[in-house]
Amino acid sequence: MARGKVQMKRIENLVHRQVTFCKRRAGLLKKAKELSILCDADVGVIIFSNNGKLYDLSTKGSLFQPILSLVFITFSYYYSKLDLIVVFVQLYSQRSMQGLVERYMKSAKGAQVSDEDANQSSESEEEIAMLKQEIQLLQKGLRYTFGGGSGNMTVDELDLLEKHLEIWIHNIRSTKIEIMFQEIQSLKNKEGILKAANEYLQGKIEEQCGVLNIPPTVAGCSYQLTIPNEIFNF
Amino acid sequence: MARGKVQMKRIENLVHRQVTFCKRRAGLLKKAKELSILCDADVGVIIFSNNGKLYDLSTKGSLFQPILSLVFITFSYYYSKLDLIVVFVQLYSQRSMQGLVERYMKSAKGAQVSDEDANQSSESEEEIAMLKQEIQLLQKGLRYTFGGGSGNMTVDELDLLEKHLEIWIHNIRSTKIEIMFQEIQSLKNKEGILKAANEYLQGKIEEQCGVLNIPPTVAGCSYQLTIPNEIFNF
DNA sequence: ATCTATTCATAAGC
DNA sequence: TGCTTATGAATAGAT
Repeated sequence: MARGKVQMKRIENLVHRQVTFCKRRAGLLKKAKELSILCDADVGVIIFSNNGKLYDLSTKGSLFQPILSLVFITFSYYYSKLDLIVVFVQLYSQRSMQGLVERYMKSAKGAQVSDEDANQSSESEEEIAMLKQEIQLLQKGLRYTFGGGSGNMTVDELDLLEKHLEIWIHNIRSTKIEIMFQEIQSLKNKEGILKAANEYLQGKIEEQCGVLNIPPTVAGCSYQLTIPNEIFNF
Repeated sequence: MARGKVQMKRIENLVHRQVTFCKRRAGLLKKAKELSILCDADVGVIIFSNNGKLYDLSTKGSLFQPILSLVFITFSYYYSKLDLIVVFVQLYSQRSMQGLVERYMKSAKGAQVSDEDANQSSESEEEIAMLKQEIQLLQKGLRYTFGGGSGNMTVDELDLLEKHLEIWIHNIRSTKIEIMFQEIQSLKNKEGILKAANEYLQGKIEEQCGVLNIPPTVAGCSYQLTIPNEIFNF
């Protein structure tokens, strides 16, 4: 610019580069603000210096504003009085830059919900459909919302997270199924025991009838007492 | 600038404003690119025009790149063979602007996990603690990740979403509990029926014994057959 | 940080 | 929108 044209390439001299960075950074932010004011536009600028320092501008307001709050999901898996599993998922949304970025995300529609449908086939289709609808809303919410948290994750960490979650889910499911299985098994045991008792008692009756040559008074009384309303009819 | 200084306020004349917007927008993006190149910085610029059109620049690469994909969570709540509830939550992440914004979010640490602890008191503390750990990881993931989806939500929509999710969760829980309740109730019915049958049969036996003046052969046989291992002892 | 010679950006007009 | 041009702004290089 002044005193000689500038080559459009990285300035190798560190001091020059730093000085230029300061000047041009200020200039860029000023221009951004001017554009925003003059043309009534919403502008966001994010700058990371060579050594990682952040500089930014958002015409939506200054950053570091209080959290607006957002979505609060509570998953509760309650079974009997045996166990309680509570999961909180809190998603935060902030104003200003976040708002702008959210808006950006909306405009820059790139991702679609991929069709991961060919999974479960023999299940209650209606329930699934209903849930999918709900899920789309949830997805929408998740996509829209993200918190300005202290997250510090790499892609590898996310891979780990994925596996972690799968294990977690599996554990929850296993625990739940196990508990239910146990209770049901216990009831079935009771059933078996009572059936055995019935059998035994019936045997006793027949035995007595046989000994005394009395025709069975309980004719047609099967000991397979699985049909509820017949129990009081024999 | 040229031909007269410019007042730093919104240009009221629509045509003027639009023209200025075009010119200054181009200028700003050019400056951003120059800053990025000259000073080896990462720069992102997001501009929304007065009428909502998006213009952007990210020195991380061009936008609309293929989705990287990141976290895939599958919640499966399987109960017996009666019902299957499957929930997919897919979170996508994109490169470039997203990457920059993610980095921004990391730098601009503002939100913390608020302490929503004073909630459940009498529950399995250990389980809860373990889950909280997991949840923090999940939160981290959610905070970090957001998709460039076709979401189109306002804050009001988010409020709605919140309520919707609560209802949804409630429905899932209710359905699950109802199903389990039904199965258990059914087994308990069976138990009651068999008990009644036992009672009836015992009555018959005693009746026969009374008629024939035979002392009961089944001494001490209570018809309360709830203690499994005693069934084969009488 | 400040100065200043230059180049750049752009307002106005077409 | 695109081109032109006069002029104000931005800034490279030096201090």
